[in-house]
Amino acid sequence: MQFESDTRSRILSTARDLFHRRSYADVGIKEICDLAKVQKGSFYHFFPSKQDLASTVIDDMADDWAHGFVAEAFDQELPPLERLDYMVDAAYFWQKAAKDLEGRMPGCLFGNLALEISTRDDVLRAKLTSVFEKASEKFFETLEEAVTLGVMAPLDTAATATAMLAFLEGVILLAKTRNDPEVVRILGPAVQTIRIELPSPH
Amino acid sequence: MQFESDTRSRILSTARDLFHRRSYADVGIKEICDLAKVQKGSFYHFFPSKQDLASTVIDDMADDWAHGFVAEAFDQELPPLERLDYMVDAAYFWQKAAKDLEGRMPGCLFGNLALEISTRDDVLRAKLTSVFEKASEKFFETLEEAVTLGVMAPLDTAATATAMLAFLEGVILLAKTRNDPEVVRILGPAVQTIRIELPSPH
DNA sequence: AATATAGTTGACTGGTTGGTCAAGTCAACC
DNA sequence: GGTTGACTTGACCAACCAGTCAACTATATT
Repeated sequence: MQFESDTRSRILSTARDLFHRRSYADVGIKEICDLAKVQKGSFYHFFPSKQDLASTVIDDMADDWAHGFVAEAFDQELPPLERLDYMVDAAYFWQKAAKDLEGRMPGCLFGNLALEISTRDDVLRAKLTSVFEKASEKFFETLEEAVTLGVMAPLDTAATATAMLAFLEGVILLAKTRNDPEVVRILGPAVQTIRIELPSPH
Repeated sequence: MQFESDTRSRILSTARDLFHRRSYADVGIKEICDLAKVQKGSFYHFFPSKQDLASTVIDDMADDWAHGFVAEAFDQELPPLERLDYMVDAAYFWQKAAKDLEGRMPGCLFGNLALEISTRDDVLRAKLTSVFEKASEKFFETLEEAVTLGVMAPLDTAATATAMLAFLEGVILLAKTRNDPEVVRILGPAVQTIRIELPSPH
C-alpha cells in the first residue's frame, strides 16, 4: 500500500475538476471513472457513495485552498489591508486563467456546491459551513490586526469578516453568471469598504 | 381557450417551487407532473423541453419579483437610502417565512440557478444575466438619487450598484449554507457601506 | 509454497431520466 | 351534424443513473 493510491487520487482530482466546472448532479460516476481511467468497481472500492466522494472532494479542495492561495493572501508578513487586495487579485487571476483555458468561469467550488446541495444534504451543508467559517476567520484575524495597528477604525470585526466573505462569494457569483472575470477585478476591491459598526454603547 | 390554461400555470408554479427549493437537475419532469396533477403528455404540449420550462420559470419569477417586493422596496416615495434597508428587510422576511414553513432556506432562485447551470446552458445564463442587470439598475437609480439629494458623497454609481447586488446575493448564499436567515438580517444592512469611488481625475 | 489482503475488472441490476406518440376527449365554429 | 384544433391520456422508449458483485490479479507476509 502506498501513501495514497494513484487510482484514488486520480478519481479525486477528476471529480473535483468536473464538480467545479459543472455541478454535482450533472456529473455522473461513470463519467468520472471514464476520465480518470478507472473501473466502476474500483471507484466503489475507494468511495462508498457519490455523497462520500463529494465530501472528500470538499475536504481535499479546502485543504489545497488553505495551504495554497489563502495562506499566501493572508500572509502575516503583509500589511492587513493588502491581504484583502491580494485575496481579490488571486481570485481574479484564478478565474481568468480557468476561463482562458476552458472558456468558462467555474466560480467558487464551495459556493457552487453550497447553493446546489445545501437544501438536500445536511452532511455536506455542514461541511461547507465549516469551510466558510474557516475562511471568515482569516478575514477576522486580518481585521483585528488592522484595528490594532490603527489603520482601520474600530468596528464589529466578526460580523464584518463574514460580510466580506459574503461579498466575495457574491462577486464571484455575478462574474460567473456573466462569464466575465473582469467583474471580480472591478467590484472586488470594494471589499475594503464594507463595515459593520460595533453595537453602540449606552 | 382561456387567457392562461390552468394546467399550464399549475405546471409553472409547481416547477418554480421545486426548482427554488431544490435545484434544476434534482427535479424531474415526472415529479413536477405528479405534484401538479398533470400527465406527461400534457406537459410536453405546453413546454417543448425541460430547458424551455426553466426559461419560462425564470421569466415568470422575474416578473413577479419586479412587480412584487422589488417594486415596493424601490418605491420612489421612499428616501433612497431607506430603499436599501427595505430590500434587505424584504429578503430577510421572505427567507425566514420560507424557512419557518418548510425548514429550509431556499435562497435566491436566480442565484441558485445561475451557479448551477450557467456553465452548462448559455441561453439560461443570458436570461439570468439580464435579470441581474435589471436588479442592478434599480440600485443604480437609487444611488444616483442619493447622490443628487446629497445624502451620499459622489461615487461610481454604476459599479457600486452592481457591487451591492453582489453583496446581497453573497449574503443570501452564506445564509442558505448555514440555513439561517438571521445572517441576512445581521450582515444585510452593511450593503449601505459599500462604495466604489469614481476614477480619480488627478 | 501457502495464505491473506489490497486493488481491479466488467458485466449486471433496478430504477429513473427526458422525451415521444398514437389514440382519444371536448368545446367551438361552420 | 360534421369538422377543426386545442388539450389530455398513459403506455412506451432508449439512454442513463448510482450502486452491486463474483471473479480475478498483484503483492506482501508467514
